[in-house]
Amino acid sequence: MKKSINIKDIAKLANVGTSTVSRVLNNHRDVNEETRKKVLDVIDKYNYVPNNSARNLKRQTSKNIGILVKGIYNPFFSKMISEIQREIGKQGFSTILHYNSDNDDDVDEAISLSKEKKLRGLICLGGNFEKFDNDMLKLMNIPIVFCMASVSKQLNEKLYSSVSINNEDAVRYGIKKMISLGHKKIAFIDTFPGDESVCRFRIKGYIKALEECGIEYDERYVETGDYTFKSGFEAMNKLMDRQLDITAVFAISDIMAIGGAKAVSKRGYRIPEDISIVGFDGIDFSEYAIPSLTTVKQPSGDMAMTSTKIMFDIIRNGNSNKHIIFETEMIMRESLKGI
Amino acid sequence: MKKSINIKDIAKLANVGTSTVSRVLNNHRDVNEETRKKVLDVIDKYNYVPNNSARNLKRQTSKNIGILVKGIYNPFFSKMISEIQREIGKQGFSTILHYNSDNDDDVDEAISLSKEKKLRGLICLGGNFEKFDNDMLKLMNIPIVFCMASVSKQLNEKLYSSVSINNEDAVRYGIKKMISLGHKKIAFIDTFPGDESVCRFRIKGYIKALEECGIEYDERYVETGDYTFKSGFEAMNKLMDRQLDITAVFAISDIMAIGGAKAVSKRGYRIPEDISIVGFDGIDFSEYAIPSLTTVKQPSGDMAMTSTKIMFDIIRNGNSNKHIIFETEMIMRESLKGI
DNA sequence: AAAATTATTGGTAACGTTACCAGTAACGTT
DNA sequence: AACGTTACTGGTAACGTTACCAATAATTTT
Repeated sequence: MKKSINIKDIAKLANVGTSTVSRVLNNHRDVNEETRKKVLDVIDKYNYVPNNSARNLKRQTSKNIGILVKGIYNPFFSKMISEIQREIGKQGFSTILHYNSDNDDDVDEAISLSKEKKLRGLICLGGNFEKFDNDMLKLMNIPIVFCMASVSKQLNEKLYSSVSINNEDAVRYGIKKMISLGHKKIAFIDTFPGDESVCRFRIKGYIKALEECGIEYDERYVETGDYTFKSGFEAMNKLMDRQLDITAVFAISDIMAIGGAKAVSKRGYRIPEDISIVGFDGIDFSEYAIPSLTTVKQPSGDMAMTSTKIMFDIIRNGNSNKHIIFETEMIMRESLKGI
Repeated sequence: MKKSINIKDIAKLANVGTSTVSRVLNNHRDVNEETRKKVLDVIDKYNYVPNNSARNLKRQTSKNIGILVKGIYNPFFSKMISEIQREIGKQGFSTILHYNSDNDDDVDEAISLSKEKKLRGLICLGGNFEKFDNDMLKLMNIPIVFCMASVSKQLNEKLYSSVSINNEDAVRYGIKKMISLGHKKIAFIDTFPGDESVCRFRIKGYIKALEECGIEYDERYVETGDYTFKSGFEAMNKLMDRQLDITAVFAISDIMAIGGAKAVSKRGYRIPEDISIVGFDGIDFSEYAIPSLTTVKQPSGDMAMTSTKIMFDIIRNGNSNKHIIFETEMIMRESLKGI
């Protein structure tokens, strides 16, 4: 790697001191307009860009924000990531993107990432971050926002921020709505066993809603998937194989709901005349599915924006941590109808 | 920001020289097993993580790979980004993610990004990078891979790599297939005017196919969209308003095809009995749409993997630039049928 | 036994930047 | 005339790491 042009070279070429060049670079006042221009000309001419490593080393800080995406791949997050990145970029910061598999070492990885990259903040998106503990948060000593993520109950709320929804209530409301439309035999496509993300609270809402309406919970009505179309398709097939006279299905993700719909349709049943289907998330696609999908919508755009806003409020204004719970909305479309 | 523990502190605590700690950190041989252990213990005890800025400054390099995503937001890319990031992570590198809007300053931004972050490589994904010129590539002096992207024809092929498909032929083949099934009045949902991405080659394939089959090209059969469900929906409505007795539609993205399908279905027409629909991209969802969508599939996973592979072959083994054109495949599903 | 080699270690000058300090010149105020 | 003040400028010591050099001790070869 050949030595690239540095601030001293620029200083020499512009016949000024390095400090002056530095002042120009950092938009300090106290530099003569003429000098500034002279320096800028040289900088421009030689395509000089300050060395970020040296800068960060000296400043003992960076302009990096980490995004840590956890757990299985979920297309739902992609859009949020791009929105978060865009906002971070707008604020003049860089985004360090890191996907984390379901391993145990996410705590170490997060700490390393934050220290190595001198992160100024960390946004943890989706899935399960239950291994994070108070000591770890203190050690990192940067604002951390958990968005749509589950964390340990031991965690001191003052040490982190969160942006979430009430998963249990959201599902409970949805199931009750279905019951109010006359459905009694409602199947449930859940997350796969072992998934410790926020989604595991959703089945609680299902069970609670049934209870509250005097319908007995029967685990034969529950199947699991891994957030893919395929798994939704397969789960639905298993449910139908059981001959339970299901009139409706609730899937904890739109993707799986659509997979399930395909299975229903493939067997020659009509949606919603024979079987109603309700999803969760409110992805764009749900509106354009045929039939359009009734779904419990998470305001993902707002949640993404709020996460970054909270982050920069802490970084810039020293605000304290916040915990925000967004409202979900059940969007009624064609795939759900009463009996 | 309080001063964090550094290599000298570790050295002192372990009763060794800084060089020895450095050697341990970098897995150099020539360090006694006992000493190594002693140092590692101290490192572990104090949660020491080397300062990346200092390291990069000294090494005059980094382990950063940039991903530059260009143009309008496309959910199709999200999956590719996560795949690329995963592979980069596996190689022990970090990912700097940068979305770029359709502004003019992408060249400057790319140069700044690469210099500031001391990028070791850059993957440009999607859209139009026609403003990149030879001087700029030489200036960056790092491997650049354009994936599914269009670049200026002036660009010296030895200075960059590319991973792409033959957009014109892919569409041409698709349209011809439709014609062979008896379709004559085939509408086309194109990219919006001004979009200079690779997609603009697709309409050429449409026109060529018509020509080769003796069907006259009529621009009333063409509408445009911006890759959203909504725009596909609206484009299809406009096309149907024109009363052209269309029997089939080809959309240059699955998302728009699905939007279009919704418009068709909403007007009470059946797919494919009344109108056939063909998409482009081969997103997961196309398989689970109802009816399932016939589409021209780009091997996006392979293309993502190949892009990173080419990149690391250059970085690690000094290989030269490559230009790879992947085959597309028309996947026949329910949404297309003969007349 | 002397010499050469090997294994292991520590010291320290960079890397490119910034922040502090000090210095100069020009000008206004007492 | 002496003194502040202002506007600007340059010199230079860090920041934390690594790579080179040199030094030592241990071992092998001659």
